[in-house]
Amino acid sequence: MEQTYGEVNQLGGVFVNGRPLPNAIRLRIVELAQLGIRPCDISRQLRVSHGCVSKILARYNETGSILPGAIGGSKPRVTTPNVVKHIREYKQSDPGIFAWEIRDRLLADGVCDKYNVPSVSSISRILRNKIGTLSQPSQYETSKQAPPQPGIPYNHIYPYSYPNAMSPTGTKMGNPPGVPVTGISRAWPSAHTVSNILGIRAFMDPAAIASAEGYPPKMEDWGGVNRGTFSTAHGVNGIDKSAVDADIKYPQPSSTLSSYVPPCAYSPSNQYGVYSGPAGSYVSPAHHWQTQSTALSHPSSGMTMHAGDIHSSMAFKHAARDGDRKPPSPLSKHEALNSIHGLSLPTSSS
DNA sequence: TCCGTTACGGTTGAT
DNA sequence: TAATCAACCGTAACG
Repeated sequence: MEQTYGEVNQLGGVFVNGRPLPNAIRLRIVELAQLGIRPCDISRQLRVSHGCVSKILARYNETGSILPGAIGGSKPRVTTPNVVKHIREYKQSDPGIFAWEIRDRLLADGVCDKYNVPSVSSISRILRNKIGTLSQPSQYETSKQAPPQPGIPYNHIYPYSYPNAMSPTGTKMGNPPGVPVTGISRAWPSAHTVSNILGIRAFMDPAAIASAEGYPPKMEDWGGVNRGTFSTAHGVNGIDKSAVDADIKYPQPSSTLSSYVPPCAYSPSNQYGVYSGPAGSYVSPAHHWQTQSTALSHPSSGMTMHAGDIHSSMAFKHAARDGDRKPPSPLSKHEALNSIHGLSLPTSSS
């Protein structure tokens, strides 16, 4: 199988179509922005399209997360066993009931809420496929255990269930803008608050996340961080496959990014966008970015990021533009980022 | 020149 | 097991 990894955009940067940018680059975009670098400069510097920079920054501003959303998967099912059971009951008590009436009753009875009530067509399908034939107990009741509670929120079903408590930054947690949070936790997969992501727990104890949060590690998240815990550059997951394949992924052309996204960053095991090795490993030791790298170490993780890999490029031009630049983002976020990372962002804008 | 928005072609993962 | 679907992605182009 031919291995082709990445395309080159107009700026000369390498990207993998359909896949998120590496977290390190996303992080860098946010950090540069917080240092007051203009998006257009960030775009040029990192060789990422400005639309992408804009999107990432917008997402960050909105959610506090630098991470991409959860890719793939399906919406949680709304036709839970409990819902089916209720539909059956409605139908049995009133064989002439219409699907839309059932839908209304599901809402009225609190079996569902407006976010997870099945569509009329779904109800019709249920009536046809699961109930039409009868009055015998459905497969659900007999074969499945612990049916969800009435009015169950999505995240009870959705594998990425994510307690609100995990949103220390007050992020939206996936609630669509403008959609009121009506008591239910409609948490879409978003482990993406900066504190969670960059941090704090996931960094050190994926097991804790998995067990306590019911949040299975996903490649979309800081898989490399979690899994590898920045322990080794190549032996991620004990598989050296990364070392085998990775060198083809995201090959940055010779440029300032060439070392920033080294081959090993994209091991098959952790997919694109996730850095498997020590944070510092995504910067070539010899790379000029890694200049005076003050180590950016994450507290208690033992993880060390080289400030240089994140910040040395700052020197590129912002010093000269301090005057006419938009004011940096609120300090609070900057501070948050710092504290989250355990990073000390060099404020040396000189 | 900058930047927000969006069409597009792509990947991913649950069903 | 393969197909389908709906989520997401980043780029490129437009205004």
